[in-house]
Amino acid sequence: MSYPSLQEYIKKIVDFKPVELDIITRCFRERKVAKGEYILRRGQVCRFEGFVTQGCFRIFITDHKGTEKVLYFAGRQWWVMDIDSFANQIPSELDIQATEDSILLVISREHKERLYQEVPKVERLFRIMSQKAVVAWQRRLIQNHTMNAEERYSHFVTNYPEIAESLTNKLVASYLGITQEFVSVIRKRRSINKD
Amino acid sequence: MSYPSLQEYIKKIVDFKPVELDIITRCFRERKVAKGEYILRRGQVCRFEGFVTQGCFRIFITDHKGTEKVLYFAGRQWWVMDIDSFANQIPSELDIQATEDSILLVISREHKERLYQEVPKVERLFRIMSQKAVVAWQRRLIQNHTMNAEERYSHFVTNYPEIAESLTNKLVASYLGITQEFVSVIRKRRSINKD
DNA sequence: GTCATTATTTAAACTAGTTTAAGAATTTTG
DNA sequence: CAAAATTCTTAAACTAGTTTAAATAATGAC
Repeated sequence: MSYPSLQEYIKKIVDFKPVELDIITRCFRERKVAKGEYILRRGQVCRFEGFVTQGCFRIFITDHKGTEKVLYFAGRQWWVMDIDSFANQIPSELDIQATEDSILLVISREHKERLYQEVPKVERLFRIMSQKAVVAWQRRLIQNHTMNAEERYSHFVTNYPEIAESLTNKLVASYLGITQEFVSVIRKRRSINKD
Repeated sequence: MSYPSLQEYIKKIVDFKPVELDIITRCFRERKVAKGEYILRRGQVCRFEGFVTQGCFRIFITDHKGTEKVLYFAGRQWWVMDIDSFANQIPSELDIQATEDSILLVISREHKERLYQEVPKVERLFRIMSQKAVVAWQRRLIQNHTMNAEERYSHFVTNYPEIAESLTNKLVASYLGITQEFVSVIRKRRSINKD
């Protein structure tokens, strides 16, 4: 029960001793999540951070019209949580749902706090991880600001082919911030231009 | 030369001893930046992190059409850098320019690395700061996904009144992802509705 | 397996926001 | 303080993407 996938991921970021790696990964527990199941609902306080070892999750918000907007997908080796709710212990505005049968390694707030004290170098791990997250968000905003819908679609399917293929057009549309009908138009345009 | 504004900011996040606070702040140097001056140009590698004690900066990207898109404004007590370029030491796609006469406390990559070794608790400081940055980016994406242009405008001027007042409509437009002409339309609509 | 649900495509009418252009107001600079 | 440059406003024509609707295809549930 040492979660090799998580250990591999951590080792790439900070050079821990085997015993430290063991302490860290033992703070996580494995959770199987069926396709369609929710691991966070709007209004709840997010009490976990999750590392995806199998499958995929959608993190989305529902606007005042009732339309669901996907902020991001978390595939293998991604982290999934509402960091705003988790860090500030406030009710989440987000829902998080498995888009496939998935396996998640989860750590609770209490375990994480204890871990910071037992292995201070873990601060460095999460510092670097958070920085990577900032970079990812910054890139996403840049894409939204500098590409039109068709360019964003192309970018997504070429950069995340496995995730894109596992998703319905409706979910891809929701991530790109457009309608599923317009995704259909884009796909048609692309299939014509390929010839 | 102890930079009280920076010390106040840091103390709110992590409880350092006075001597540690001193070591930390001494790694920064003050830099005055005139309105209009650039502290980072597209193509350069970002070699600093800056803490704004006075004034304001715009962090923007130029799209393929030559239109400048503001990712965010950094006012007092904000951090300013291109974290993607700084962390990965790659050429930046961004420009950073002072929108007013400003004062910045800057730390170099080398000083920062040394600081992590001298005062390991600094990892915690930057871990928490990075998490706050992630929260800010997440909120910004949510706003872009769930609000129309007029709602985003209202949200910006009510949440950042001092920054909004110091900026031209053109810069506000660029931040909101709309044209300056449409900002004019929104402002007129709002002034009519007030009566 | 069949029925029901959900996803996809297509197309026409529509709208939020853009583009272009030109005059008025403000700011910057020498 | 006057000239030059930039910003702001207004409006008409335009367009990227939405909405509505209806038919078809695919998926899931019992």
